[in-house]
Amino acid sequence: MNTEKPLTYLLGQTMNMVKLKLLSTFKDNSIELTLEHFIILHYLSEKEDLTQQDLANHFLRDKSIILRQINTLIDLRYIVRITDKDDKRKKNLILTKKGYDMLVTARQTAEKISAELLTGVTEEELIHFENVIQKIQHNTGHKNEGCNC
Amino acid sequence: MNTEKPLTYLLGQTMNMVKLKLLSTFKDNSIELTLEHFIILHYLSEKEDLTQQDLANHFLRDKSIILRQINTLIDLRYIVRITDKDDKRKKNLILTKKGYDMLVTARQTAEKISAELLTGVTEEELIHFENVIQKIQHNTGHKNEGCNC
DNA sequence: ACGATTTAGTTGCAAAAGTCAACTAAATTG
DNA sequence: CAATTTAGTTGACTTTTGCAACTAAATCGT
Repeated sequence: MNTEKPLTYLLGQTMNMVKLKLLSTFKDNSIELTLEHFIILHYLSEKEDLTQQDLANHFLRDKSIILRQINTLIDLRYIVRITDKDDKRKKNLILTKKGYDMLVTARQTAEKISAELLTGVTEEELIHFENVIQKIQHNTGHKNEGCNC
Repeated sequence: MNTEKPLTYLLGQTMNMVKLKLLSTFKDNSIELTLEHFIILHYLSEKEDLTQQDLANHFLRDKSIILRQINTLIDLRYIVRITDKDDKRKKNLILTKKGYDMLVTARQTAEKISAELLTGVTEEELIHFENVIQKIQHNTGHKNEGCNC
């Protein structure tokens, strides 16, 4: 299995272009979210009672980074942090209505951009693409928490 | 064309995992290169007489960021910066022997990791994958300088 | 020809992101 | 119940990034 360009080259370059595109569209639509904030909100909307440690594991980031990002999302009133009733060390992160509304708006924009960037890509190709992405993620050896299997 | 997860989510997450994997392997093999430095060296090895502005355009980064990255690569004696003989504003960036040797070593590691991360991916899937990546890059609207067409 | 504009590179400054170790409080282990 | 582990927090520090201003060289328009 050999690519003419390093995998990091392909992924990094593409990611960067997609990110720039999305952030500029966010700006055009007055959506004041960084990409990381958007992704955190998205993840929080999918799972209940996530803790900061959960996010740190999932996104492979230091927990102090997650903490500070959560802090700014709390300042924006997009989420709240409440102590877990069973384990008082843990803090559950809960999406607020305001946060959800912002997420919906941002997600609409993101989906529009996604669709735009995937024009010319057939359904079959997309399935292959996502399949490869998933295999790569699996091969990194980090346990996939999203599989629920 | 619709993904259940935002495109940025798929790409960003994967990129992050691949990056962590590659950087830790670099460290294990005493390769003192950031991902950006590796990618810049790789690009410089492919084209002659590139300027900093060329790199800034290609990687869609601010030219001051490129300048600083180039500065550290020069400090490491991996590249040299010489004034263009025709246009004294421009500086051509030239890979040194030392830089090339480092690139070869890093590239070997990167290829090993790429192969590892692509285990289980068929040749056909990989072709589809690269095809989709290319279409995405094309759809961002940034002119592709690599096409030479 | 020459003043105005553009381009490539550089610098400084401030904001953001990431690193790392230390610390508190709660839970778990043996 | 003492020792260890876990979740979260804080502080200090470095790196990275983004933006605007600036210099020098080239180009453009008349």
